[in-house]
Formats: sequence, C-alpha cells, structure tokens
Amino acid sequence: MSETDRPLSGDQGLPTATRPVARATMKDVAALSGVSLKTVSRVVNREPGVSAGVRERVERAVTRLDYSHNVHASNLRRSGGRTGTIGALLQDISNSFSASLLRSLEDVARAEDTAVLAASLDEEPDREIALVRGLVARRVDGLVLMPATSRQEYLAAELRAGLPTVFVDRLPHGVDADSVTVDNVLGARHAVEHLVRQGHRRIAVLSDLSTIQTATERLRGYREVLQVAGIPADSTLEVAGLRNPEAAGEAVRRLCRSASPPTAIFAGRNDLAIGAVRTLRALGLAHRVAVVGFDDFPLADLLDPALTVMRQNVAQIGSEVGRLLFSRIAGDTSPPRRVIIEPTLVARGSGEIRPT
Amino acid sequence: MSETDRPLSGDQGLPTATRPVARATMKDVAALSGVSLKTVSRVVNREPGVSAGVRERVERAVTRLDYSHNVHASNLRRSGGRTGTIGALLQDISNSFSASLLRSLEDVARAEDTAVLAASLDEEPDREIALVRGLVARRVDGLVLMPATSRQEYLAAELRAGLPTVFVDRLPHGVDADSVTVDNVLGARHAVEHLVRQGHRRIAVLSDLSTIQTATERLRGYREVLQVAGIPADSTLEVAGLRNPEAAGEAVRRLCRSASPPTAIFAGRNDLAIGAVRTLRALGLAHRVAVVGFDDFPLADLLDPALTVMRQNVAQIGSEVGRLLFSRIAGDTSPPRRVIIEPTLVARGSGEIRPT
DNA sequence: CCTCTTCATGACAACGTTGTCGAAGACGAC
DNA sequence: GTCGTCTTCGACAACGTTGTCATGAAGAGG
Repeated sequence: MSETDRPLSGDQGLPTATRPVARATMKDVAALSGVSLKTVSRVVNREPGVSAGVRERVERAVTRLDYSHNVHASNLRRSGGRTGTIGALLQDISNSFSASLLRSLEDVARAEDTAVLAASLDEEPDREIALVRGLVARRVDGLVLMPATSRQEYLAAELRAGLPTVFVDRLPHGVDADSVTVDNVLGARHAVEHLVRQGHRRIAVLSDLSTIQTATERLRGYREVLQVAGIPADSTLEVAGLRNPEAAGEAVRRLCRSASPPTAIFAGRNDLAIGAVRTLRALGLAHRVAVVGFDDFPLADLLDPALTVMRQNVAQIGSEVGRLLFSRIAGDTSPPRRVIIEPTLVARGSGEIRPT
Repeated sequence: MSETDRPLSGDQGLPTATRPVARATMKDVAALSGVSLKTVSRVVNREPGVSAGVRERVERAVTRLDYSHNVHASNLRRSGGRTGTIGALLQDISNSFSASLLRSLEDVARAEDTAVLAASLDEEPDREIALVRGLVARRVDGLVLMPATSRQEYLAAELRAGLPTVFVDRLPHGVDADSVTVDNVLGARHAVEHLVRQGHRRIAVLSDLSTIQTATERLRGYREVLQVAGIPADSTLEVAGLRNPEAAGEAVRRLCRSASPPTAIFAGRNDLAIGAVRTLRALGLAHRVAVVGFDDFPLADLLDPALTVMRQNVAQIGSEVGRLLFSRIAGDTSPPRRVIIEPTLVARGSGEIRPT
C-alpha cells in the first residue's frame, strides 16, 4: 500500500481554505444594507412585516457577505428553543447492526430537520458517561442510548430535567425511560429449539461478556430450552466472554477438537457467528456442524451453507426509536414505554444440518 | 413480527423523564453558593485563583442543582472558540464502506475531544447542499465530505472563510480542498488486468451512474486495459447506471443469458459485486464466471468461491482524513493536499476462475 | 382637519457564558 | 504604621441573536 501526498500544483485560481476571516454577523449585514439588526433578523427568519425593497437589500447584503446564520446564538436567545440535534450512542458504528440502526434513525431525524451526533461506546462504561456529559453540554434535543454501563443512575438528573431519552437494544437499569428492545430470551429459545428439533443434543453456545445484558438473556434462553428438552447442561459447551470473531473462532476450534464435540452451535451475536463459520469452514466442518446466529447481517444468505439466523428487524427498531424519541421531543409526557420486538427465525440451511 | 407496546407498570420510584424544569444556570449556582457568577465560571472551568473553601461550596451547589455547562453560550463568548464538533457527510452510513470510514474518523475525533455529526447523502446533490448549510449554521470545526454534487462551488465561501474541509473518496471540483481518495483508474486496471491474465477476453463491467466520479474512473480503467490488451470494446458488456445489488443482479442475469455471455465480471462497487454473486449463484454459474469486486467487505472471504476484490484500506483512509482535518483545524494553512491511496488486489478465488 | 388604526422599522434588554479590570483584604517588609 | 504585593473575588461588557415594545409614517374614517 503506497501513498502519494503532494502539495497541489495547478488549480491556482480556485477557492481555497484560508485562515478565519472572521465570519460576518447580522451586525455586518445590517451595516451594509443600512438597516437595523432586528430587521436583518426578520429577513433571515422570514418573518413578516418587512417591505419588499428592504428585504431585497438585506438579502443582497447577506449573499455579498456570505452571511451564515449562527444557530447557537439564535438558540441561546430563543427560550426553550431546540438545537435541532440529537445524540446516538451505539456500541460500534462500523458493526452492521449499529450502522443500520443509525441509518434508519437518521432518516427519521432528517424528516424532523434534526442532525445526529453519533459515537461508538465499545462496551466502555466510562466513555458512555463522558459522551453523555458532552451531549448534554451540547444541549441535544434527545438521546438514543445502547448502554455500556450496567446501571444508568448517572442519567437520573438529566431525565428529571426532561431530556428525551430512548434506550435501544438494552433496557435501562436504575432509571426509567423509553426503550426499544428485542425479546432476547424468546429469540434464543426459538433458535435453540430449532436446533433441538433437528435432533441435536450437543449444542454449544457462544456468548459475549456476562456483563452485557443481551448476552446473558440469550444465554438464559439457551439454558431454558435445554432444560425443557431434558438435555443435561454441559458447562464445557457454554463459552462466554467472547469479544470478537477471532475469539469465537478460537472457541469453536477448541470445542470441535474436544473429546465430545458439539453437533450444533448457537452464536449469540452476528460477529460471533461469523467467527464460528470461518473456523468451521477451515476445519471442513461447515456442512457437518449446524449453526444458528443471532442478528442477521448482509450476505448471510450467500454463505455456504447459508446462515440460519434470528433476525431483528433493524430498520423497524431504528424507526421505532426515532418515532418514540421525537414524540417525546414534541412534548409527550406519558409514562415510559417499553417496545419489545420479536425476532424471527430465518432458516437458510446452516441451522437445518442434522447431527451425524 | 409482533410487538408489545405497553406503558410500564412497576418501577414507580425510578427517575423518569419529565417536562423541562428549566435547567440550572451559573446564575443559579452563584445564588445558591453565595458567590458571583464569574467565580462559578472560574470553578467550572478549573481556572486558578479560587480559594479551596469557595471552590468546594460552588461544587456542592453544582451537584445540588445538576448544573450542566452550556457549551454554546460558552463558545459564543469565547472568541474564536471551537464547537468541538465536526460534520461527516458520507454516501450511506449503513454501507460497510461509509460505516467503517465513519468509525475510524470517529476514533480520531474522540482523541481530539470532538463529536461527529454524521449524515447520509444517497447521491442527492440537494441534500448535500442543505446539510452543509446546516453544519455551517452549527459552526462545525471541520467538514468531511463524500460529495454527491458534481461541482462544489457552493462551498467556495465557506472555504474562503476558513472552514477546514476534507474530501474523501471523491475529488473536489470547482473548489480546491484537501482530499483523500483511492486511485480508481489504477485499481480498476489491476482488477481487469488480473482477469485478462487468467485468459478472459469477454469481461463485463458493472458500474454505477456516470455522474459518479469514482464509477467513471473505474470504467475508464477497465477500458484502458481492454485497449492495451487488444480486446475489442463491446458495449453490450458495459452496464452502467446500476444503483443497487438488485439492479446489478438483473444485469448479470441478462448478460449471462445473452448469445455471447461474459466469462468474467468486474463489479465497480461492493454492493454491485454482491448482486452479481447472488445471481451467479442462482444461475449455478458461481464457479464458472470469474468476478472481481471493487471495495472489500466483511465476509467476502467466506463466500464460495471467496470473492477476489480490490481492497481500499478503509481504516487508513479514515484516519488519514481525520489527521488531515485536525491539522487544518489546528491551524495548518499550507496548500491543499491530495492524498491518494492505492488499492490492492486480494485474490481469493472468484477472480482466478479461468474462462471455459 | 383630526383621530385612529395599521404597518414598517428600530432601540433595548435578554439568553448563558467569559474576558477585562478594578476593589478589597491579607500579608510581609520596612 | 505605611507601603507594596498577592490573592481572591465581583461588576460589567461583550459574544450573536431574538422578544418586546416604542416610534413614526401612511392610510382610513369621520
């Protein structure tokens, strides 16, 4: 990978970034057009009560000076004005789940003329707290949070102050707020039941840190099914604390090389399923060991075998979150809602492999 | 997909979002702690010259009142202060390319204590202009732009006013600004040369709208190779205007059913490659027709055959963009730079299929 | 012609904060 | 006790904007 990095030679006549030539303010526009500040304000805000002539003079000055409205000053003065900005703190914006969620949230926000401040938490509680503080200091109109902290008491003051907040993917703890989550226990149950139905009795589960709510819920669903099915729990088949595809792959490698390997794997999150599939492929077991993943992702249908997953309707989650958030921003003060979305099984092949 | 949406019953004691109980200001803190406004300001900003006793009184009042600093008011007063916010306008935040780019940019920004406003343009020029206006009105410290417009003269005033701006993936037109792009012509040449080297002479190309710079550049690279190789151009093998995987898949279907189908396909963008693969799979041609894609993406290695691609190092692009942007924000006024990153061929199988 | 209303416009304060500068008190040196 | 120096603190203006209200001119109605 080489890289060219040369100063540009041609294009001398083109506009270039230069150092701050202090931006024009309404005062400048007023001076240039020979009217009062307030009149400029009226023109800029399209308020009525300005004669056509004056309006035009002001507009000319606006373009002459490249005047740009300063929304921060404007908001400061306007009592209870919105900043037209919301914050979205997700786990990892580059993960297809967070990315799609952000995207559908963005679409709702744009319809409301609102910009989105987005950041990744990477399961770091301290970062969450610091970022929330930053968003509040920026006076966002609302907050979407996929928390990395186990409890969110630190948010209590903001909630009391009326900051519209919607939790997504994970429920709030220690505070009461709106949430849009998936029924993880149910989803995991469906997934594992599906495997049991194929005749599997040695089903491994790949799970993330036990501090992550969704991970433990999915693990719970797994255990419930085994118990109901009368399959004795085998702790060697439960691998937790997996943070990434590589760790999942390594776990699968160990499992498959053990004395009594699993005939099926339930992967608790999309990237863990990917790591598992990659290793099974490498071991030549892709068509021998069944896999069901949690979270659908692009191309899952193109794998061989195509991956069976529990799908969360991400677009639905995102727009649900957006709707909820903006109804709060608009002033809805009804009690907090918990929207729970049921994931659906998408059978594509990998989950329908029978035990050998 | 069902959905539960019930008001919450329990948890009555927990803090809940309520309507605006007007946020405490420094004035309130000053009143409560019996000092002047300015002293509160000093404490909040950790300025020296406040006695320990007073400092503590103020801090108690700050927590008592849940005071939160208002960065907008602060920035308004501070001359030339930064807002600690940058804007990133990419094509589609849910696409793995934009998402990864955003993520690595975010990491740079966080290190600089800066938040990122992110939005998707979806190739809509009007949206780009409106969003830039919005970002400028929010006084972002810098702008990252993957333009949807063909020319960006509308930015001239902002650039003159000193708005740090870095173009990514696409070069600026009509204005001069920093950019970080991939050498698309070169990348396309490598890709198509690779196919020619395998013996292919009927190579189709899937391309996006001709208004998209990167698309035409890749198309150009394709044509150059054919010419050099002495392969007569066949316009039926050039399909442009493909906006999504479905369109690409449809195009591939038509191509493969024609009288003289291609033996290889060069897909000009990751989603077009995906559409092509999906159709080839459906037609049972996945192992007969060679494919090389542009842009790597997660799981390309897990397809069967694994997809050969021209990889752009997205993380590198993102951090390069970030570094450039923040050097400008820090005051670097050297002439605009054009960083050009060379994509590399990642041979995985699909591109090494020989013609039949 | 006078009063009353309507309309366009401007003066001024205020939003929440910080930079500037000056005042009051403590302290030390003589 | 006097002077100077430090330290701590506050009054005030300013950032760029908008809400409120006042002003003056033009037009309506008698």
